[in-house]
Amino acid sequence: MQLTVATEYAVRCVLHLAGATAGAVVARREIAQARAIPAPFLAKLAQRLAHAGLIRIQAGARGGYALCQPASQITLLAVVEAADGELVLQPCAAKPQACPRSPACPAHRVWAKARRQLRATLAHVTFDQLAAQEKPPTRTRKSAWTS
Amino acid sequence: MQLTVATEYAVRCVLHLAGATAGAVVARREIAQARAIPAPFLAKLAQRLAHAGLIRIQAGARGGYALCQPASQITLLAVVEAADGELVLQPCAAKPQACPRSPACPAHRVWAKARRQLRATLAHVTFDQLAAQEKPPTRTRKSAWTS
DNA sequence: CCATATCGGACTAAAATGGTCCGATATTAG
DNA sequence: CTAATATCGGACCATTTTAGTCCGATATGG
Ligand code: FES
Ligand code: FES
Repeated sequence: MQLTVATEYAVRCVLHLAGATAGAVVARREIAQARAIPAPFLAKLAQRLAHAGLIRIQAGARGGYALCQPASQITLLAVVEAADGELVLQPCAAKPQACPRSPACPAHRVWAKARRQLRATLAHVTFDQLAAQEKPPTRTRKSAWTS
Repeated sequence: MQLTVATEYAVRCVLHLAGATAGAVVARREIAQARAIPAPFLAKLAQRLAHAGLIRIQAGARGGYALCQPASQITLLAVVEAADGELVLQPCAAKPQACPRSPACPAHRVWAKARRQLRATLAHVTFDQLAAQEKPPTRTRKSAWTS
């Protein structure tokens, strides 16, 4: 339940789908190649995303992945938590029984606040925004992107 | 370099010292017992804190640990990073060479922002504040602390 | 000098992470 | 229908990290 490379892979995957024609099915291999993700690992990851209702998986010939919702509806937080589980940055905050001190510990509320803040930040970013930041290279050709 | 139980142990340890008479040396065993930290593990942890200049370690008979600075000068961030290394929540953000995509990846700036925010939140909390939140039980006896 | 108590580093166990493999199943082309 | 394609879904494995222990060396107080 931490931000790992799996998280980043998931983000890249959804980002790729967000950049494709809406609702189009993209082959796993294509995504893996374009985004530098180990293909078998992407398969596992995709299942988590599908289970969370973010993407649709089409099996069989000409199969692949597609978004279930418009990119503007998918938040970064949703993808992160689909990939790595609920985002919690302190074991103490995760399972209350592991920490009978919580009520007494003044640090507890700080962890909670930090977590809320972090999740809010990620929740405010949607994939249409991210995709838009990625598009320019195709539209504005040869602008000042070289450093 | 993540928030783990070691982080929490470190916080509790410094918190205990902050609650003691300023500059007093407290035995490791006492801290371990009072704060429910495995004593040998605290020893290892204390070395990290000492290395970071947060606490002073007194060896020999009647030895133990003491703060190097007034509690008001010690931030939660300092303790966290002393215990677990620099706080970074994305491997991608940690080592640039591991992620040649960083400049192109729109997620990158979000990770960076989230990290700044998180560190700022922790940096604004000092141990005199935390200690103050913990004191009441001794002063206000038998108030509404029972649920 | 001796008892006490930490140093500091080697060591181990368990969990999480990153990744692979493969039989089963679904879909499409022909 | 059948063959080819491509994912499912879960078992499996290697590496790294985490949590924790142990112990000889060293420092200090009495
Ligand atoms: S003891 Fe659980 S948050 Fe401090
Ligand atoms: S690829 Fe490194 S932050 Fe996205």
